[in-house]
Amino acid sequence: MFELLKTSASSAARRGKLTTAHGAVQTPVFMPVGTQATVKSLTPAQVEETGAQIMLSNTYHLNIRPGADLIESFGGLHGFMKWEKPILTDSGGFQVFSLSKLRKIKEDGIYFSSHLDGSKLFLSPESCMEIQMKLGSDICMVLDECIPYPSKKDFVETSTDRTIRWAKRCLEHADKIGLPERNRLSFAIVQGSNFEDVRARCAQELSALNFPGYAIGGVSVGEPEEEMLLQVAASAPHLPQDKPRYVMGVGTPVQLLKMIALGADMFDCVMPTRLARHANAFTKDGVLNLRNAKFAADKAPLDESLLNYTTNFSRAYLRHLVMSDEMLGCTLLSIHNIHFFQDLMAQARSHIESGDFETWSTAWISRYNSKEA
RNA sequence: GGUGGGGUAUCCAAGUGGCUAAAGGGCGCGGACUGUAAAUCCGUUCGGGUAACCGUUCGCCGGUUCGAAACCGGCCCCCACCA
Repeated sequence: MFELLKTSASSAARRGKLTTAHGAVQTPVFMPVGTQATVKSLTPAQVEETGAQIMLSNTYHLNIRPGADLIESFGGLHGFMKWEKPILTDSGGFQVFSLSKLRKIKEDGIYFSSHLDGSKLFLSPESCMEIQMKLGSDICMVLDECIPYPSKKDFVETSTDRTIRWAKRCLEHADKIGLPERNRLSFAIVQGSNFEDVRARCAQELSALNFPGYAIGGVSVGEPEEEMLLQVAASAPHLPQDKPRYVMGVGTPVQLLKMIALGADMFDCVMPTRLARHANAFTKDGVLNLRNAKFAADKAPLDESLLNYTTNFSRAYLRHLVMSDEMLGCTLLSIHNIHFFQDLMAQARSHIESGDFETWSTAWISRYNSKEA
């Protein structure tokens, strides 16, 4: 269930609390991504230390390997990976986009050939919910079709209608297999590409189905940032005020703040962890590429105002780890980057509560964009 | 001392007469990354110039040739085996 604690007066920003079977999540929230039942390079304890309240995992990948039945036999993902906080699982709808050459879509579902060995995997709205139940997911995403940008409008309409039909089937099947009784939440996903009218209609039709939560999908698929924000703005107002809104797969720190102002509550993105493995560190003054020679003898920590385990180390040492391809570099930078996102969300929550979110956010963005650390 | 192999740019390495400032890698330098087929991918890497182009390179010295990293002679060095 979702509780709206405070709504901003000068924007659509909201402060809320989402309760799941594994505890409460304070929103706005950023969820680190652990596709393969691991936030890459981090132990669950390290993920927790960053302030993460909930993490993401993936139906398609885990069903292919090691398999949903196996994970279920370990007590679901929580027991398998030893993470006791909430878990949200993506449905595999994003793999429609990212593995587009390896799948076929039909009305009954998605036919994948495994990217690992070519073996067949059929994901229907129903099987998708069953797999997520076996995974023990606290928040199960409906099976959707994440389409590329740009797409032609008639295709977008056709695809979005199918996504809506599938959402309905997911919800019915969730009821049938008993997800709600176990306090497992199902979220529907708004599609519609870059067509505001399709977005609005999709959001309205899904809202009528009374899901426990809603997501805005099909963004960050290569469109310009302005378009992304426009589509979030075109979707969010048509979703129920008293349900959480999750923008899938985003974003940069600035995008998160702008989307919070548009009424978004939840986000996930591989950006902090992927950029960490690629030697980039987030700071209040922008992103640092630690491979740059200018950090070779830099004694400063990444961000002196952000205190976490990584703060103990100099930029020079972190650069050395990165240049030497040492695993610890991935770990330390991942700790830092996720903590940076968590800290940003904590500040956002606090400023929504105190009523000055918009002015704080504007100043924060301006500093982030203006300088180079 | 003998026999065989070898010395190519910052490193490894291809190249045996012109299409070679010289393939490929690596290192370095820079960039990208958004519900993770990603500890990945892309660019760049002799000096000068925006460029056309100019200058200097393939152990060293000399020679053959219109033309050489490549052919010939001498020298220096490295490796393996044999004495």
